[in-house]
Amino acid sequence: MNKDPLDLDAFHRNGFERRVCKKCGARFWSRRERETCGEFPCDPYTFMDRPVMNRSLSFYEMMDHFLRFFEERGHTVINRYPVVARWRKDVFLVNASIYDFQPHVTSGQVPPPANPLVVPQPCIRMVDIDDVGKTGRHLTSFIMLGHHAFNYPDDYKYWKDETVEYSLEFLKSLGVDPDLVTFKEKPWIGGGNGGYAVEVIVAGLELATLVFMEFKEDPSGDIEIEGKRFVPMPLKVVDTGYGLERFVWSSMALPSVFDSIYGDTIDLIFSMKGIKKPENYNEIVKGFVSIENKENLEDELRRLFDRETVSFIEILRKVHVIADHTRTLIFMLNDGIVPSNSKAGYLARMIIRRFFRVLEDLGIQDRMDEIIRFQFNKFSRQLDPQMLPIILDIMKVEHERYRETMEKGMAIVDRLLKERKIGVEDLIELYDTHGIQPELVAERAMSKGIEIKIPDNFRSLVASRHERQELEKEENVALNFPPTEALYYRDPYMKEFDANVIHSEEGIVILDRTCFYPEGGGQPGDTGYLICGDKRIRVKGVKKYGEVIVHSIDGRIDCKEVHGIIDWERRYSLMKNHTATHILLYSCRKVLGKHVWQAGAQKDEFLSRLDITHYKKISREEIMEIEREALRVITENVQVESSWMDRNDAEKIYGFKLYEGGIPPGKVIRVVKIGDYDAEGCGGTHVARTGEIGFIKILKEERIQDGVSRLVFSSGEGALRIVHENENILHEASSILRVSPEELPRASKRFFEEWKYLNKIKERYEETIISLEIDRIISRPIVKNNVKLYYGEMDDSLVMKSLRKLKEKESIFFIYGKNIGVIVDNTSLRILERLNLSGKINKNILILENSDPKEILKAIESVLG
RNA sequence: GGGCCGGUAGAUCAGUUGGUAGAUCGUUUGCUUCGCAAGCAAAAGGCCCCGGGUUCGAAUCCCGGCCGGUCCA
Repeated sequence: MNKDPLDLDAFHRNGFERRVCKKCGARFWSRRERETCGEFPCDPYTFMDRPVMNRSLSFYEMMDHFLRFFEERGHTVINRYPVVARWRKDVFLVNASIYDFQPHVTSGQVPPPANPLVVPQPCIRMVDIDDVGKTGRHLTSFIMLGHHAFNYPDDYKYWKDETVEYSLEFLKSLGVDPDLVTFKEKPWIGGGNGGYAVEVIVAGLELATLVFMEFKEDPSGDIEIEGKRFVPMPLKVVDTGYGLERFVWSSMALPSVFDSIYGDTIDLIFSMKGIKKPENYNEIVKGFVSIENKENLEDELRRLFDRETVSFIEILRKVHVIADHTRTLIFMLNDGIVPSNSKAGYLARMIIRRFFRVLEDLGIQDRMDEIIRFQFNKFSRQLDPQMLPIILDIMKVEHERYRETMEKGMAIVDRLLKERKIGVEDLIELYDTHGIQPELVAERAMSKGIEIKIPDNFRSLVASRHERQELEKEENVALNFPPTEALYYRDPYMKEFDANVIHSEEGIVILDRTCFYPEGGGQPGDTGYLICGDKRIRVKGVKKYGEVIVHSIDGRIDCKEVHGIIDWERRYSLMKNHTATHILLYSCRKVLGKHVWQAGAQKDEFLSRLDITHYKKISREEIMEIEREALRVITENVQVESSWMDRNDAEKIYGFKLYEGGIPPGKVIRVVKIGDYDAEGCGGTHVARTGEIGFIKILKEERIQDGVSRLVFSSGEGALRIVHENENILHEASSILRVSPEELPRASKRFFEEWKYLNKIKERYEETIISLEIDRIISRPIVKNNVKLYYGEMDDSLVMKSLRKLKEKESIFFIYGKNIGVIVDNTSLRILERLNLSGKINKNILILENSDPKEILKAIESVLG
């Protein structure tokens, strides 16, 4: 193993020498003698004053220049991937261009779509969200230009030296003097892999990172990086990331990255606000950018600039946030993220809400559509024009929701302010439960002259309220048996088969081939029988471990050969429901929009369910429209084709819709195609033609999360069963009311109204009865020592209600029913306390349970003397 | 996926040792006024989300479900 992995010929050839940074201690390479590594903050930004490039390229010019540069050097340009990483389970968003190829390609399982390749990949980094607007260079979304080479033992492309040479050559193509370049060394770890990296730094700014991925994490390995242990990987990956925005920035030599990417967006927002850029705009921004790492940024601003300038900078920072956040949310929504209270959808909502707040701060809420349209058009080359109206609609819905949350929250704040002081606990409660930022609470309080302190550790206080959770580990059992031949793929209509027994034990049997479908892709495993001689053995379930299919059975099989029979009716319904799921998903996308993605699905013999992403409640009309569209596909009786395809080819043809149902591993994937309507990667069994399904009926729609709706449906006979059950409900209800089903709405309304009316009458009669009863009781008092004692029996239900009528002064009432009694003491004699009876005392009332009225009466009389 | 909060009149919400369902706004009517704004007086308007349990008795306590909000990963 090379002991000095970054002591490269490429550096020496080009006159670079290794040095150590006096400030940060990092090792770096440079041509000129220097003491610091060149990166901000060890060195200042200088490219704004003295351009380091002799060409000024705009966003797309730079992107094309990069892509062409590498294309000319044997790289294939590939399309960008979505910003939402549907092909990965471990992350929500694409953070870097290499994410496109993790884990399938980097693990060596699947070949890359091209090799070497170059890709302009939009990336989203939510971790930088707090710095956007504070500095001149942080963004939540950016384009990472990556050229990647995948070196297999038998197919070598290029490695570290060439990568460094490319980097220098590319910089030269932009007119960068190699004397200004430093390469800073860095260990690199990510996604279970490791290696070494160099940062490419010019004039203070890190423009690119060249990563050499060559190790795999392994506790028994003898390579140590940052405290973790690694072993070498057969596959060595060149993973580079050139920050497009930073290249544009330094090529244009403008004061901030925002000016070089969002100059026109900034102008647009300024014009909305009627603001003119100050003459010394560049100077101001340069100054503002240069203090970004200062601890007390606000004080520093005030020290450097006059008041007018400071308030201009305050606005500019907000404009930066708008420019940045809109691009991020447009890419997120364009790629099919639906705002939600969970998962990637929550990240979208977070950024959307921050955007709304800043819009409100600037007082341009009503210009939201205009800004989004502008930004969408600006970046439309990597966007889908069909998504713009959907994005605008989603934003409208989200804005309405945001407004409601704020209104409700503020009402709570106002109520609290009236009642008492708002403490830290209240702030946490308001934020965690009602979504109100503490800053907003403080502002509101301030407007009423109350000061509220927000603790510095507010975020961590909120975090401490949430328990951490352990991620479930997937079990990956590899069985040491030859792969089972899957007959259900050869012919999904095969009902019986002969096979040899490979392995047998109590409750389990493995065959050399089977047409029992193993549980997977939301389709349950088949059931049926295995015939062994004259014995019929029940197959209860089937699972797949790797390539081995395992039948779980009742008892044990001793034969060498078996004949298998699957429960065909059950399997056939499952097939119909499975194909129906695909058709339904297509119909939903057609009716609701292209933002609809499958969020989960489960088939069953009768009722199946499909979870889809959608940003509002699906209306009755839409449900019916979805059913109609599905019926159209069924009536057309189109062919359902299943085929095994090369993963890269399939992705090229069908895009990431392939991964609706999950992420299949492997180089080839099975694609199920329904005419020209739908194509998905799917391992399930399907009918041959859509007509076999009969029809699809949606039983109900429920929102399982914000942004995710579940459709419960059935197909074929199951669908008919739903219709029958609905009819039965209707008939049962109408026969109870003795009307025809058509009359049911009217009749039930009448009954309900009448029931309410009768209840009111009943209450009035109760009042009357109570009055009469009390009159009766009052007519025969027992008088002792000038105190009147009234007593009498009533119905249990009236005893408590009679209380309010018992107001006669200087008297005692004892009213009792079968189970309950009550003594009311309207005297000042405190008789209740002297009675020594068990029961509940409330003011002058004693409530008794299960007592003997005669005993109680005696007791009262004795107290009265 | 997990945590927290909520569901009571048309709207916004009160409602504790479980025992008479309330306020404000809105609505309707009457009075005042040339009329309006407003004021005064009165009235109408409640399966207290649904189901089960505990209890003589549940808006209230317990369990389950449905619906909504919010935060976190």
